[in-house]
Amino acid sequence: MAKSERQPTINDVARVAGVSKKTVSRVINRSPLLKADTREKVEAAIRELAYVPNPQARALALRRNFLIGLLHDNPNAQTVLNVQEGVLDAIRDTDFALVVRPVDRHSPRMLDDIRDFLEKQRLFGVLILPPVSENDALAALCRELGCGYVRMGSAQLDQGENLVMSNDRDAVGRAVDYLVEQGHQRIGLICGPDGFRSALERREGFKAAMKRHGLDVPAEMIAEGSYTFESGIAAAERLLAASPRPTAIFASNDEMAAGALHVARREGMAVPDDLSLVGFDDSPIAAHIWPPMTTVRWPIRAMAKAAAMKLIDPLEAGAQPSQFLSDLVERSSVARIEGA
Amino acid sequence: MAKSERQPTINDVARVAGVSKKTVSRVINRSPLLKADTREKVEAAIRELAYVPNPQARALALRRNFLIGLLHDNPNAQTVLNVQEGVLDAIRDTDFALVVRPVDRHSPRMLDDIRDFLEKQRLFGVLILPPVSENDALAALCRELGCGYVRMGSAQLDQGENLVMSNDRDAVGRAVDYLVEQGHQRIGLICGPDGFRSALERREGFKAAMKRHGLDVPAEMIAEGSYTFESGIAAAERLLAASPRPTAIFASNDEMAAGALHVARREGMAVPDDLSLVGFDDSPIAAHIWPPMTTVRWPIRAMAKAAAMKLIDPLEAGAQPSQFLSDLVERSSVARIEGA
DNA sequence: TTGTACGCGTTATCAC
DNA sequence: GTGATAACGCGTACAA
Repeated sequence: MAKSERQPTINDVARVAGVSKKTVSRVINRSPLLKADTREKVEAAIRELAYVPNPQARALALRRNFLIGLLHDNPNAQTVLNVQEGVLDAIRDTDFALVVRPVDRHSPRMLDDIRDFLEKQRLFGVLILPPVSENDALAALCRELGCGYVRMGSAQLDQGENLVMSNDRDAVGRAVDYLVEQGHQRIGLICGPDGFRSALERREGFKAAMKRHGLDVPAEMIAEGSYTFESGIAAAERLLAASPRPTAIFASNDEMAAGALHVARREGMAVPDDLSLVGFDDSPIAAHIWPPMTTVRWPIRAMAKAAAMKLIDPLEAGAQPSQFLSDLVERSSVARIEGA
Repeated sequence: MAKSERQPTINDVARVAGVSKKTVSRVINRSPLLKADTREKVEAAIRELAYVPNPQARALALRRNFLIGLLHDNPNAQTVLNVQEGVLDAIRDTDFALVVRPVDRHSPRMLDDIRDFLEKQRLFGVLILPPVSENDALAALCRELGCGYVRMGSAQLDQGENLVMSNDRDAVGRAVDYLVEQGHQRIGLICGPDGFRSALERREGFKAAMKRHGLDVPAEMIAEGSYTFESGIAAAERLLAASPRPTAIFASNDEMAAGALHVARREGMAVPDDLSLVGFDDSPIAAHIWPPMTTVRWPIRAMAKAAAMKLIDPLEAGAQPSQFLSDLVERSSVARIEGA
């Protein structure tokens, strides 16, 4: 009776089923070498007692737990949440759980903090989001601590088993192609901050595509932001102060594109008639502002799912794609213009 | 030498320090009855070996782990992320970690899924966000499983130790006061979906405030949405089809307010000159659309922090406030109008 | 004030 | 195929 207070253990199951606890353990872990009727007996006992294995004890015995960590420095709320959903997609119906760990990439103690965290929690593995995923010292730390890791990024940051990447360079190229098809030639770029690999990839993708079309990218047609709405405002102000003005602006993320829209409106310019705009990310804001914004959609959730599956089952890693393609979602922030 | 492969254990520390492992355990757990030099000796050994206690073993011995869970079914990414930050604020420098668990409140299996999850992970406790926090059966489940819980909500859903609440009724009342001060009398309401406690609270707060001002709320001045941008569009269309039109609309969240803005623009109405708008949540979209939107700011991060602290240290719960006040953040979506 | 012996619930080893 | 028995690393009676 006293037993009814606590959760049933493997011993209780063994007793009820009339077998040893090792046999119960075998049933739980799906050992193939078991007689069918033994297995059924045990499973009946498990059901009867509503037995659930204790993950702490498992973790202790196996010397690894079933927690996968998400290391991120909030690139943007929707992205982080999409990643969480993707990871959940991967670990649904497994024993894994997701633990989140925001970090501060500007803190000098970041690596030490993460070291503490990893040593303490002894995670099964971690998923690292950009921009922290671009930190090679962090990847080295994971290796040193024997903690599995997968980095998400916009370029070839690591070897395949530790990486899931998008091809931002290519995606931006296609956005530029689209703008050019619509007749734009003087196109401004609001790029992301120096030090972000994604910013670099998107900027280079932009330049390469422009060059491919034989178009010029003078210095005053590039302004740097920091991926925030406010920085998008400042960058757009610089771009729109140029003469002649750009007829279109590509912003390296939607927040900054929204900032540019803000400025255009304030300056009395109509979007898209006086100024076309393309963003990047397809975050909710892109669809919810006016006019709805054309942007590049990044398959972040699928990427996160693939990354988590690589972590959980590295042997199947080959089956998981390492590169994901983005696509352009056309809305209403781009207008066709007649050649200058 | 073989030892150098594995993490040092409490036994290693004891050996190096020349004490028993119980003494080391006492040092770790800050037992007060220890001689100072013993403590120092042990601490030196800990540093020397870079010893970190194994949380799995602790969890097993203590029969509870150091994981706190976040249960949510939230359409708003920023809210969820703010909550995560708040929880992190609370558990910083503790051994706790945060595990997230999105749920689907429309799934008939939701409770079973959560039961599996809680039985499996044996969390220290869970934090439950609205709207799932309004599910009493879920709270009962937590009690049944002996899992600590704190619900976040907009009303008195539970007893103090299991609840952190905002006062939405009051907050909406103050938003209405503000609108009335600006001369508005015909004010429309876009309320949230039936079944959400927050929707109810905000709707009742609206009605009560209007009544207090002696203002009428005819049926055509209330439209229901589902907290999404698109539903805000549909609701605003209904409101704006009435005659006379409202001069102001209060929407129960920012997404729907953004939808209303969308409709106004499409109908050729200027905001705020032809139509004033007030939202709720102060999500990023409120500040990033044009015009920047006046809205009610909900101190979600502080609430989440308080909730997590209640979970971690219920004894100190009395010190943690259970009710948080929202405030109005004035931006540019409300204009003063002359009396009709 | 400190140490010994054992329990926590699981998996692994190796016999049978 | 199955079962004793020993890990896994830490906390706690209870003894010293």
